[in-house]
Amino acid sequence: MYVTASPSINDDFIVVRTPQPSIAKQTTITIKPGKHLFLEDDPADLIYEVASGVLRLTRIMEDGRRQVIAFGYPGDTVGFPSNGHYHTDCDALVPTTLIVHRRSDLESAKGDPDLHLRLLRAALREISGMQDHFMMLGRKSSIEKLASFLTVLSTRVGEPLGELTQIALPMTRADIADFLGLTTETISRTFTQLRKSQIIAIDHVNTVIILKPVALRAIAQGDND
Amino acid sequence: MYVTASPSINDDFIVVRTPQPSIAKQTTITIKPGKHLFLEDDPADLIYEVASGVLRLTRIMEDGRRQVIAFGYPGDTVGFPSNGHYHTDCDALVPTTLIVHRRSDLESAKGDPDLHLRLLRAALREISGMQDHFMMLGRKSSIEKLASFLTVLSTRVGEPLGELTQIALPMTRADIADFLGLTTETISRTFTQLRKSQIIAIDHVNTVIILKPVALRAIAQGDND
DNA sequence: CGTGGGTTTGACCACCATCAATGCACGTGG
DNA sequence: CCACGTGCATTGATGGTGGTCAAACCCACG
Repeated sequence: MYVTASPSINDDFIVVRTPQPSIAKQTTITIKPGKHLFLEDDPADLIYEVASGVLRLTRIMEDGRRQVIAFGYPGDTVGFPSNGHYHTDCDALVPTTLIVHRRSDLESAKGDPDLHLRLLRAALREISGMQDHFMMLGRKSSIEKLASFLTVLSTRVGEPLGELTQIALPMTRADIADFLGLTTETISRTFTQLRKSQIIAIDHVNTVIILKPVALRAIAQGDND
Repeated sequence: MYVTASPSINDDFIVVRTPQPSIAKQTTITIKPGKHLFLEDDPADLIYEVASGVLRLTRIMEDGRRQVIAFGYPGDTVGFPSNGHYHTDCDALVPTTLIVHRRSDLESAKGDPDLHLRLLRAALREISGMQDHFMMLGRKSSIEKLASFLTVLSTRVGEPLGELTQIALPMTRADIADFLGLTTETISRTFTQLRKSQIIAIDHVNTVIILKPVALRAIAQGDND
């Protein structure tokens, strides 16, 4: 069953029109885990800003090989159109709340100029962020990839835990593997390796504590031994 | 020696102000092979549209590992800023002519709205194009990568040669390797493999003729044997 | 308890990297 | 015009990293 991306009332979306005191009213939707926000080649009329939760942007080849393009965390904007269409699938990993913008808010300067600029900046940030990802996919070893991944997550969404930093991982090992261009087995082995060398601790499967952030960062950049 | 990216008269750039009949005047520069247009972390005040020639966008790690982010062909736009800075190096592979735009042409809607929209669309196309590259880097075998690369080049810049299509490769094997996340040796071997299976012919080292476009496309998508 | 999805671990192997030698084209100077 | 040097490409031999296949494990569910 395909899910429409329109912010209409159905099983998958909860639509809320939040009246803003001064400015225009803002539309937000909430999407459940596993539900799709949009699919590749869907006509792209809406752009979404993550308010809370985590999204997963993916592309799939005919034979099933999958690449996770990005994880959408609060503050990220997803759904930038090209030729009027989305070019990835997008679904939620956890209950996720999104601020809905119209494509015209980005493409036309007629409306709210502040919003227009904000969306444009988000697009440019997107381009910039993808470049790091390129380096990771193309030129880093498995341990460098995972260390990079954890380092980025740590600064973006790490929660302080005493002196240390804790990271929640709402995605599966397979998701991380498809993000880094590896397999779940390699991800698992590499986690074990980092754990055994006391650089991280794995509390629950989905909760990592960074014990040696400096060492992790060093590995991420290739300062190996 | 670092090269300024400002369109001023020096050894590296030839500045031409082309008076446009009806609209505003357009500034173009010409840059020689090997010369840098900008470097990573340079303040980004200008955005460039390739009119002719080929650019190379790269990122380099401290230890020298390199990732070619993109090749800039005519019609491509390069130099999208993030936080006011470039985030790749950029140099020319062949003599290249560029149309110069100001960053404000993209970021502000005050000026020429057509130009503004055109640059915005270019940025969105950029995001879209990078997604294919992700799939290539993360999830494809060496032969699939090279076949994908040649297929894209074929449709973008292939020149008809009788019934067939010919592709000029202004970049070295090392450039292709760093674009695809492989080594020069693997690129060379894979070229040989494609040549021996009669899918391509290599006229000069830098000139490839596509003999079986369908087969090449099939390999690119993983329809192997 | 029992089932099942995700994770971990192990054994083995393939693909691609690495190291090294050779080939080839081109430019320069004798 | 040839000898040489240089940079890039090709080819070969070998090894390591990460993939594949398979089994065990661990919880969170019912």
